[in-house]
Amino acid sequence: MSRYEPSQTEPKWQAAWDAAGTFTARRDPAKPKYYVLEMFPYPSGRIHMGHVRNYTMGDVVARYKAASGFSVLHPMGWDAFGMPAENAAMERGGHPKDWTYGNIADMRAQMKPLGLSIDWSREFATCDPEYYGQQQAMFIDMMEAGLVYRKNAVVNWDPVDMTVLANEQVIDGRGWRSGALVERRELTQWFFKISDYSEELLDALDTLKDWPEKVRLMQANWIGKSRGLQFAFKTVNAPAGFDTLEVYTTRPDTLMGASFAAISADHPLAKALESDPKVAAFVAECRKGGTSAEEIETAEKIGFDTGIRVKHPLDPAWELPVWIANFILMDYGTGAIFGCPAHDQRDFDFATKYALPIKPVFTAEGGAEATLTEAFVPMKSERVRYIRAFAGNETQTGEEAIAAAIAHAESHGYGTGVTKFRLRDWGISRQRYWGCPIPVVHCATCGVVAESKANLPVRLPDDVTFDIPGNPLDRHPTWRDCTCPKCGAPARRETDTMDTFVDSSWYYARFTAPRATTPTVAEDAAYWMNVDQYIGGIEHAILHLLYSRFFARAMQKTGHLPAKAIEPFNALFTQGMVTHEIYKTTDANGRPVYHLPEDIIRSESGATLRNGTVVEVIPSAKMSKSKKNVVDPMNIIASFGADTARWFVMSDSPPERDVEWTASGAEAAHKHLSRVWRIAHDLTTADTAPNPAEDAALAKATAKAVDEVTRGIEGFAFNKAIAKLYEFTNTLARSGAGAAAKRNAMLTMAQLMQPMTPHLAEEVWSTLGGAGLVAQAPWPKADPALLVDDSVTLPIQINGKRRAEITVPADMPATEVEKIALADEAVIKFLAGAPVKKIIVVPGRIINVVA
RNA sequence: GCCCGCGUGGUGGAACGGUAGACACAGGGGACUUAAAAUCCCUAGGCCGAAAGGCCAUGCCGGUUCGAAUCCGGCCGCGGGUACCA
Repeated sequence: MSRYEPSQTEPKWQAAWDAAGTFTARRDPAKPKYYVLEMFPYPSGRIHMGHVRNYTMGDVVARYKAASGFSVLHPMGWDAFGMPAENAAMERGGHPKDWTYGNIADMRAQMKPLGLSIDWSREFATCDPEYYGQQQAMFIDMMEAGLVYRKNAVVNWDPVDMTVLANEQVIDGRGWRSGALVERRELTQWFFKISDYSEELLDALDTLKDWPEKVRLMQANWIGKSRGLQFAFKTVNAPAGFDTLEVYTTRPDTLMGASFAAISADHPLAKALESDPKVAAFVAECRKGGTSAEEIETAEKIGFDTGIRVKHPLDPAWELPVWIANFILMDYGTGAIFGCPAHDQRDFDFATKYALPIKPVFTAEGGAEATLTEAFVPMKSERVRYIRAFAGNETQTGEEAIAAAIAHAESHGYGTGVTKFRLRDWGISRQRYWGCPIPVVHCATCGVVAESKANLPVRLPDDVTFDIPGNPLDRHPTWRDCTCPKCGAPARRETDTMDTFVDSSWYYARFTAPRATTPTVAEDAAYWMNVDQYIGGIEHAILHLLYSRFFARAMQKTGHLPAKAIEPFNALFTQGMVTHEIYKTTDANGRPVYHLPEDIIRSESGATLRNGTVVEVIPSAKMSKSKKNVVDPMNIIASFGADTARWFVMSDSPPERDVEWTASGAEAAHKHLSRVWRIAHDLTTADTAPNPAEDAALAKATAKAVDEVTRGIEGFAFNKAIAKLYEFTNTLARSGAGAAAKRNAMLTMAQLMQPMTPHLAEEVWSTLGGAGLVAQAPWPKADPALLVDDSVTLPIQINGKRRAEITVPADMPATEVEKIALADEAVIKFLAGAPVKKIIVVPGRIINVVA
């Protein structure tokens, strides 16, 4: 063979790795462990370039760590429950189970050719009863630990599909599938008490040093801690049972600027007033429309004066009207507020619309009271002058005033300081079939009872149909029938299944003992946890990662994880997308038409279709089927090999940024790998005699390549590691060193390329007589002596502008360097006799002469 | 609105406060070849210049510094997150 032919070599090396059990993770007490994990995929059936990039990154880390002497765990599984399987069943028949396992088989077959160093013996899917059964066991443990409860919650209900919709599934107030107007319904739902951990989940973010700052910030905002005052207004003219109205405020210092109280349309008081048809109509108006961001944003503030009044806590003679307002949320604070229009823009808008008083409480530090045209909302840390103060100094910061106001309320007994969190409990009930059944039974005498663990897993029934809407579990003739684990009487099963985020909240722990008959095994979890490096998309910055952090805590509380795993992911890396141009034309009706990359002819002047139609090229968009800009990894592997795909997605762009897929870039990657192969191949027969000077120079270049590639990988700068490998290839190709020295350099090259292009590395390694598999060879070390240069070239600046350079021995003292610099011809010329005021010598870096 | 992040050649991107543009793509020129492909070599930020060389350049304006793409302040633009959160 005299050409680089990945289609032949790649399967060969994959078989060799399998035969040698190279990637089987083993608990080895003699070695440090390293657990690298990429977010597992949803089995859609096709891998895409994003998967290739994600898994290649993890693979580079895994292979590098294995070579560096770690016992590596690098597993793969499938996030296999969820709606698409049911949708497929509804659209084209078949069973979600068959669809899912078929897709898994397809995707596994597409992933294996990538040559990832995955321990496939640990593979599982979350829809395996062996997995979700253990999840049910943990659910029961969590019930016992007080982390699970039921309550009524308002949900988006699709009356046609007869299902609950997530907020994202409601589009313009309609169900995304059925197009039916979504209703808001109250259902009894299961919840995890994640709010028990609000404070801890927030505080512990500070310990996650190797997480992106951005993700920690997003989580902190999501948890949303606030400190404020909760107090009760005494009411006037309110219905029975509503003698007081509890409100919460983060700005108690503005109490003297109150001009109204407002309650949510879902507030119990509003419901109590609904017998009045005008109230009922207004409340119905408020409930209309979805909960989506755009709708809320564009909704106008509307209110309804209930006629009820409340007494100001600091002045019983002062009464405020109580309004029902559409911008008050029931599930934050108490669902009721007092409005201070002068210092809150929403209140200001509301007060302006309904002609309510606007009284400033404070002004800018040197300012005077004036009529406001908008709310005055300075930073809480800013000092302001209080003109309607009741606590603290006249001039103080907002923070000081808030603390003083809380202290005042507490000492006078009309309110208490309260810390609230935005984070709400995690509602996990889904009225769907393809999810983990909640292992609970409803008994007429015992009530809601956890299923006996001996009866786990509660399996999904196979004989279900999707020809009619609703939850197949609800209408199954026998599945719901069971006996109460407590009293033995006939009972009915819970038919809700769990949110699929539950499945992905502990899979990382399951990988440490994937076949165990308990959720985890103490010794395995103790050895393998935590995940040392977690890699995935930024889109999971909040929910998945927060739920996983909660689950690690819940699993610790229920004895399934050791204390050290309380934060399950030591380091997190969020990689960018793979993007591609979009090719667009417009049809006769002005609608956009998109074209596949393979149908496009690129030329200097632009792009056209085969028939010559000019195509608009939209650069760098996320790959999506509808835009037809998807590049199928399988086509790339078929034409260039897996190593080319791997090499390309790792080169050029920093891993955290998006990478633009270009055909020319892919070809260039392939050309380079061919070149490396050819150089290695030519070296097998080369017999150039040693050349001491050139051999030494090559050894130095090799050491530098080792150093820089190692640092590139360690620092997640794979693009820089690859740039160095390009450079090293150029150096090697042009080197005048002897054949033996070049072969040595090429063996090191194989080792350095192994994490990125493992098949080619093996081919080069074996061609040049490397021992065993390069995948099992220890990572090369750079001789520190070779990293130091004997002489250095120093640029000379005159007044900060580069004017000359000199080459001096690296260890020359600064005073000597100064002398040589000042004696330099160009320096003398540029100084033109001007006296030297100062000279700065940065050893090994630069000389700056100030004249 | 608020909170992050980012603005560097035709393009993707390099650059502990120290030679801006590594490496790659696209481009230009050449060698080899009957020809093409492949390969190899050279060139390549802009402007002026025959050249030597000079001047200008990291979104814009200012500041700190011997020295700023990098640090600070202000502006402009782009991207992401997020919200009637009281």
